[in-house]
Amino acid sequence: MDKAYLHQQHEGSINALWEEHDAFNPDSVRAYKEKHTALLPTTGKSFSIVMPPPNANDPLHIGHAMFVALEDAMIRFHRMLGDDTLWAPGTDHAGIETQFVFEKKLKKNNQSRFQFDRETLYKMIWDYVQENSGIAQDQMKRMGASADWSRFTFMLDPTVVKIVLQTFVELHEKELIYRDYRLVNYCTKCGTAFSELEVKHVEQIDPLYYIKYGDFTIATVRPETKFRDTALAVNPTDPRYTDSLGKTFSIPGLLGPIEMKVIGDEEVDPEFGTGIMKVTPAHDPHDFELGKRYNLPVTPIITLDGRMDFTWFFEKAEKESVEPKYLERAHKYHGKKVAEARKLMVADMAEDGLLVKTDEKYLHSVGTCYRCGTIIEPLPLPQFFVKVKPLTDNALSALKKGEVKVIGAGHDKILKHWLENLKDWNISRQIVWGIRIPVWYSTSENPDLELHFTDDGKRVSGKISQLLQHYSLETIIQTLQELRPPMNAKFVVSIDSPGPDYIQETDTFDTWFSSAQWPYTSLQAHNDQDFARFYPTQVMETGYDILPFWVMRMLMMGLFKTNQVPFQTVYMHGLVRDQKGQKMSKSKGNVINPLTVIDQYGADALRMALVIRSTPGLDKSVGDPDFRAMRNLTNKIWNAARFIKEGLSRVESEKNAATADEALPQDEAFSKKLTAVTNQVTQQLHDYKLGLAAETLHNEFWHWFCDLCIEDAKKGSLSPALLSKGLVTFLKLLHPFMPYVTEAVWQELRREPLPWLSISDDAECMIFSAWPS
RNA sequence: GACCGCGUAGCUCAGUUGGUUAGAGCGCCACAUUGACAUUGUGGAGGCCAGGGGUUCGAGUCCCUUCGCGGUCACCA
Repeated sequence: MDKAYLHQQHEGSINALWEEHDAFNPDSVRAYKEKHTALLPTTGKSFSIVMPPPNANDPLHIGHAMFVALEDAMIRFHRMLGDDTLWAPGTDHAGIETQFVFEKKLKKNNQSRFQFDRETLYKMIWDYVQENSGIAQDQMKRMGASADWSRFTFMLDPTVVKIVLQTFVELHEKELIYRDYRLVNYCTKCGTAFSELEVKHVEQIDPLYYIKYGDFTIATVRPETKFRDTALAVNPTDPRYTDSLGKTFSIPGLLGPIEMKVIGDEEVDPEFGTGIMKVTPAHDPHDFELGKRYNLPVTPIITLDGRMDFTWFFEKAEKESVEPKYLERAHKYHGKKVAEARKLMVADMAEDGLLVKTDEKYLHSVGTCYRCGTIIEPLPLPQFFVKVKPLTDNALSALKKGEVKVIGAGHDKILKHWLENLKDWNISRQIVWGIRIPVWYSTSENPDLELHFTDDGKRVSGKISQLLQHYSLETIIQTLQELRPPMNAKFVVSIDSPGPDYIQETDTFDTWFSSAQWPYTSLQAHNDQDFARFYPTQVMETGYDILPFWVMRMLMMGLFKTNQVPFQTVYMHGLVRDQKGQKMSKSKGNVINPLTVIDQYGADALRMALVIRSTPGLDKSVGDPDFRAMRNLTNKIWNAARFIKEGLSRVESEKNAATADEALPQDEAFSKKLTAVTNQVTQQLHDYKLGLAAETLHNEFWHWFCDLCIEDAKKGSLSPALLSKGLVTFLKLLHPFMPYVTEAVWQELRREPLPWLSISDDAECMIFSAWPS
């Protein structure tokens, strides 16, 4: 054996060894056990984890290393216990993330997504993802992830997609899907709507404008929407406005007077601003609700690309006479971005004497896109929603009954809080990279269907009834970009086209709609047995940051579709932080690349550093000193084995005394303690206390086994047979955490078995050897 | 405003249903070492476990409270 453990020389060949034995595949392990029944235990239980699928096109970061280290430790432990063990790997298509990255790439080549029809664009992204898809898998393999790669699943595999579509159909049949014209959280940069969860609220200071509305003064941060105000609202108890309540006023504005009624609503805060507010249902969620309550029209003035739209005014100007000044202004604002238009309008209002005052230091919070940081525009769009109440009720009752247990500081309470307060889920996304919603519109029944398609690389837009006069439906479908079906459009929910007259919805599902189904889709993607054999899974292990996005929704969808919880235990790990406890970020330059660490210190050192003393639900700091310390542990393990294999025999022959049969003074205490450590670590692993188990092992191995027991054996007060047995026990206990060095030592020991220790009664590879009892 | 965490050695953190003398890594000091390992060993310094109160034979651990730090959600014309 080498004087030191050199990870570079072992990790590759050990991966090859495991691959040769197909050791990660439960079917192969089962077959091996059938051949060696005398050697290996079988519990008859199954243990499965479905891997949180990384984005197919992303290189792995330290967070992935964390989940690999934890999940692989659980998997290896249960495999050695004799459970029928599966770790099912896969990758996610990551809808918006991927399309966003791809569009950036297009932009570099001076191209835009609008030059392509959706099918072409989809195919381009597909090919791009394929190029990168092997990377994540290779990197996880280098971390020692013992996932069954033969069961690798991609979110857009046909079997997965089919189940996801069927789920939508079933939800619709049970009346849990509805299409509604609502204000959605729209990012004008990403070009799609988002769910509530993807909106990040940030505090910022904006000017609050006090504007003259006839005899009233209102306060607003969004003067640009004032042209489409439909009413004024006050608190009905506010004495200042009781006389005006219910009356209609003609309010002079930048484009002439608007008729507005004063309505009373309890929700208006008399303390805020002037106690009177303008109601703009098309561009404010609160106003939208008010509008619904008082039957006010929804009249948008901002387009999907975040620009002012005065078409309505120009149409009006054609019908009735409008002062040239107003028309000029409308033309000035038209097509301008919101922020720019706001400036122009404020200037004009000041000129007209409509601006009373400006509070420049108004602090409020605005919704921004979690993805790109752009301010979210609340825009009215018809979208598909999932009615969540029945689903969250089921999830809550499963939690209450203890069918799912959440491990991780306080996160069980956070999950409960989410489930109790969840709003209906907008699952429509205006992107092509995803699963297309299985909804069909008849072109004859919906003549007003608006759509965009490409004709020779140019974007053509219009209503279907008009477009069909110049193009065939087939051409339109083939080169379709997007559909904008009006709210009253009739539609059919169906996986396949209901007839030749139909055109499919172009919106795709929210990525999380398919991820939410991952446990039962990925287990049905490869054969007919896995689902019965491995579902529900035992553990869902993932970062706490995606608890509401993913874990909660898996629970909801799993219960809906399978009437069972998708997993019994949720283990939530924390963020990986740097040595100083700071968040890692590219701008700080403190990002740790797991592969660099593997190159330098080995996969075992990386894994152990991440797991040791980690606590579920809390963040973990790691840095170079930690990796070095754990690399030293790999070397310690190697050298303990080297001494027992090569040095102890020399000590023995020099002494020429104690035989293997003779009991020595320390033997009894040694055996007792070894059993105690084994039991302790086993229990800690059963209790999902992985950080503690790793720490126990580190301390007992180094400071008891090496520092005391090996020295005892040198002195001749502990028998070599027992010491060797202790080594094997520790190797096995350590294997889930440090698979490479333990397997490497195991192979060394098997090469020329020690005279006083028979390991021929054990497996060829440590990975499926029996857990010590 | 609501909820959830955290506060333990110089630093980063463990501490299991409450139970001897509170631990680890890194760092620091002294010494050792040709034979498992310098990626080492031995010894050591360093803690009113954030403050206060309570329950208990016994509290870092449970309860109340104050302070400090972090996170999440909600509202905002």
